[in-house]
Amino acid sequence: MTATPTLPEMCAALGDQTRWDILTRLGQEAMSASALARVLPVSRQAIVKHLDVLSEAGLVTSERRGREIVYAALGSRLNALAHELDRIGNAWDTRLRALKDLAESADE
Amino acid sequence: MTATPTLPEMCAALGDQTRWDILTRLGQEAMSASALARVLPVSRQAIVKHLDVLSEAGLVTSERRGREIVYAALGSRLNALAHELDRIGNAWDTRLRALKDLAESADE
DNA sequence: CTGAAATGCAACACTGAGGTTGCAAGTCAG
DNA sequence: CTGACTTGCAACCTCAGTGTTGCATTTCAG
Repeated sequence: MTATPTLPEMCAALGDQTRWDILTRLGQEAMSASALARVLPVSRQAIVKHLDVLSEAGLVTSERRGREIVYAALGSRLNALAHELDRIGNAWDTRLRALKDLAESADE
Repeated sequence: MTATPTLPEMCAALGDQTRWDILTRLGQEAMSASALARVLPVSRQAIVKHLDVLSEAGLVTSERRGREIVYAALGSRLNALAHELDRIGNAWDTRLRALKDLAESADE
């Protein structure tokens, strides 16, 4: 846990196709880095790095299970992000509407 | 318009601090690339590139206004993204719950 | 104990994203 | 018309992200 990841950090973590491939798998079933490497067309080391990024962003949890470490996608963080983005989106549109109204009343 | 931007593309567009700086400004008031360059600590060219990315992602609209091009943040795309992320997040947690239930019934 | 399988660590290569500078080309104001 | 301002285009630089390979280390299975 390195404090709360910032909004750009969260988005950056989700801004990579390979990481979505990983997340999609982990969303279906929890599995280890080695297991993911067997299924995806990248090396285990690459997967580990991606998992680190996803972990930093709080998008996956890890749990040691015997000799392997099993990862699972964590939906709650994604939901929290979604909520925040939604709020921001609404704020923008509100501003836009307000400006548009102002422009109309100022025109002619 | 290059078809609908993919989910990783959208997130990647939002995965940069400078672009959020730009979006925040454009969410408050519409302005040109030159105007943004005056306010933000990066060159106009850098801003233009970012605006291109944001435009590709459908996060900003542009409108020629005399000799300048005025950009504005577009909330609807952000709301759409938020909705999609929310759906995915829920799906993950549902899976997790199902797996956990299964594990519990299988244990001891 | 021994071997197979998993993680951990490190060095390295390559591409592209983000940024800069410089100059040409439109376009409005007076 | 002229000057000031804005956009458009292009070359260039730098570094972090993505990926690789190789080897050491831990850990379970039999």
